Formats: sequence, structure tokens, C-alpha cells
Amino acid sequence: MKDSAEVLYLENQLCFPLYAASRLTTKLYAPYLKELDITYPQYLVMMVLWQQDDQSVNDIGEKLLLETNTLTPLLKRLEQKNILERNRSTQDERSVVISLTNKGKKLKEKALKIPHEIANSLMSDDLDLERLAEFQETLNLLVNVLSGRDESKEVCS
Amino acid sequence: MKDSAEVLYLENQLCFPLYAASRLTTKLYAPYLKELDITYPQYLVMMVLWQQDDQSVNDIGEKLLLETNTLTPLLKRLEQKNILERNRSTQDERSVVISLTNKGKKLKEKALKIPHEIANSLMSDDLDLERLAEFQETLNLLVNVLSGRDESKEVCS
DNA sequence: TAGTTTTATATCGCTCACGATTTAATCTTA
DNA sequence: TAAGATTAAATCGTGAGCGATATAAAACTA
Repeated sequence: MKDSAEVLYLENQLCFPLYAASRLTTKLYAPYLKELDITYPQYLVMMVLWQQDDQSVNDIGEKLLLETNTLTPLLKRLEQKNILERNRSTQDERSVVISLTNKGKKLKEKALKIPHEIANSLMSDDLDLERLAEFQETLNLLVNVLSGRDESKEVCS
Repeated sequence: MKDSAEVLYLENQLCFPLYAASRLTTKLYAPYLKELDITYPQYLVMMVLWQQDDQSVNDIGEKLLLETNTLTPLLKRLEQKNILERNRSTQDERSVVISLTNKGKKLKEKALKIPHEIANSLMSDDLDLERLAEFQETLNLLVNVLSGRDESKEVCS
């Protein structure tokens, strides 16, 4: 018979490997991002801006599920590196519009090779492309459920 | 034809949802852990100690994949809460043995209900038990690959 | 056994993450 | 249009994470 405390064993938990995998993948990016002189959270912000320039702090926050108390100082650091600019919107003085500088736009070229390198690092005998694809799908479902933006529920409202 | 920059889109990445899911699950634990007056990383340390008491900082670090520069201050905080004790080993004066206090041992009873509550929160129409089980398996594989403790490779060495 | 290397922990500095609160601009509505 | 509510950023304080380095004990080795 099983010990009821087994639910508290690390290896029976879902959230610990999630936490560990997140930290380890961030470390995996580190050497590539060091060449761009940015951190992983900064890289996420850059990906949002490379896809669409001139977004407000809130726009970026909604995509990354981050609040302004995290983003504001992070964006200031990127501003100091001359990678982006922060300007109050003229339409709505409450908003701050984030825009890439030329330096920030050029970084995209360097970044283009990173996803492929990372994908290669993740691949192994036990983790093939198919398994990773399904994993990613479940992961996205999980994020949707946890962030309360589960679309399967929204259509019912 | 696809834009080659699509690899840099957030929704095509594996690591962003990993990062987001990890932060979101930590938030999911917050209200339960608030009752125990500990944080999520502190809860992980407690799980390691509930499973086996009297471990060195390194022992704990190996299980959680954390370095002493993270653990030392975290353990000091738990010591201040009278949840555990830190004592230099008499056998090896370099080691610090971490031992639960009575208060720390008692916390386990309160914590026992948490995993079930969390599992319920994660479950949804699209995320059933079976899918979560396979997800957890892949996640563990991923952690093993990333942490370099992939056993499928170790047996070949 | 003296000198070197390794190991365990701690310290430092920086960045992130986030709950709580503040400030200022905009919107609502009576 | 004045008063209250809402919204967008920013600020503050605390607790992680982690690269780099320091310190001291133990293990190794010539």
C-alpha cells in the first residue's frame, strides 16, 4: 500500500519539473543571448517587438503575461543599451510606446539562428520532433488554462 | 511561403510557454502556501526534507538543481522562521546539515492536501489525467536531457 | 608532510518576478 | 462640467536565480 505522503515526493509532482525545465532552458539560451548582450526575458520582449514594433508596455505585458512592475525596469535596461526607445503616446498620455532603434532592429538578424540551435539541443533519442510538438501543444493548453484565457471557455460566455 | 522570421514568433516557440507555465503554476500555489507562510521555492526545499531529513545543502541542491548561492539565503530565511536548523557537520566541517524543527515537521500535515488541490486546478476539458501524465513524462525527460543526467546516455559511458 | 587540488558553502552584484501601492491621465455619469 | 471610477505606468520592498569569486576544510600527491 502506498504512503499517502508520496504525493509530496518531488518525482511525483508536475510543477517541479516545469520549474526546473524553465530554468534549464533559460540557461540553454544564455550563451547565444550573451552574443546579443541581452537576457532571456529581454529576448522575449524583443521577439514581441520584432513581430510588431511600436507597442505599449501593456501590449507587451499581455503577450508575455508580465505586469508593468516587471516590464518597466526591464525596458529601461533595454533603453540604456540603445536597443529601444520609450515615448509617451501623444494620443493617450498614460501610455508609453516602445519602439525599436536601428540597433534593436538589427539584432533580429543575429537572433534568427537561435531557435534552430535550441531545437537541436533539445532533441535527443527519447525526445523526437513529434513528441516535442505534442508537448508544445499541451504546454500551450496549460498556459491557456492557467492564464484564464482558455478559448474553449470564452466562446461559451 | 513562410516568412523565415516566423521562428522568432512567440507562438512558435517551445520555451516561452514553458517559462509562462512555470510562473503561472507558481502563482497557483501561492494562496495555499500563504497558509503555510512559505514561498514556492521554499516549499520545494521542504518537500525534499519531508522525504528525508538531515541533508546537506548540496544534497538539496542536487535534487532541486539549485546552487548554494540560491539555497544558502533561502535556507537562512527558513531558519529564521524556525522551520529548520543549519548545523555544520562534525564529520566534515565543510558541510552544513539541514534539519527540520518540530514546526517544520508539522507543516507536512498541512501541505498534504495541496497536491490534490493543484491537480484539480490543472484539470480541464482539454487537459485530462491521461494527457497530464504523458506531459509529466515528457517534462521529466526534458529535465534529464537539459540537466545532463540523461540516463539513456549514462549507461553507454 | 608540505604543497596542490578539490569540495562545500558563502558572498557579491545584477536581473527578474510580483504583491501592494502611488501617480497621473482618461473615461463615465450624474 | 464636476466627482468618482477606471486605466497605464511607475515605484517600493522582498525573494528568488545565477555568474563570478572567496573562504575554509578535506583530499590528494609528490
